[in-house]
Amino acid sequence: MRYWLLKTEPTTYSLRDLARDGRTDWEGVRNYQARNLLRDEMQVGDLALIYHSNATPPGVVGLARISGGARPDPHALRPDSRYFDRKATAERNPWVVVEVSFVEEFRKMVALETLKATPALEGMYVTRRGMRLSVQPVEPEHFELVLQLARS
DNA sequence: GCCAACGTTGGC
DNA sequence: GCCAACGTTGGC
Repeated sequence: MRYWLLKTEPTTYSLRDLARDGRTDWEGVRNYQARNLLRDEMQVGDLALIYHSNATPPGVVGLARISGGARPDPHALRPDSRYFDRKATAERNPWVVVEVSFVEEFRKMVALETLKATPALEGMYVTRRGMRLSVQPVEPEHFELVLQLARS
């Protein structure tokens, strides 16, 4: 079992939206490093911290489970989609989605500020300056500590 | 809204 | 393959 952090802008798709939908395709990842993680490293059953970026404040707001393995991202082929990729074709579509299912909303969000202020979380990608990757692996001990912070 | 950091594109 | 220009991300 591996642990992940998935970024989303709440104005686009929030954890509450996921709670309402129950599950959703995590579409629109358009970075090759993130794509490789979705496609090659994620496994059904893995847990993911859901992180609200471009929010006030930004931070981890809850938990989701990877419930479906990587499939081609249909949004890449739709000209009317915000995630359209003019170079993608049905035969050569480099982008994938995974299915993500709602697990829980933290009673208390763990703000980025808190993550940064916690010395034991220093190694987390999300706390590093300039770290823009929208799909990030999370160390088990970091994952556990974030849960503790959310429940403290 | 600003802008630093970063990834991608495309001319050469 | 280099690298300048450009577009995007995302904290502030």
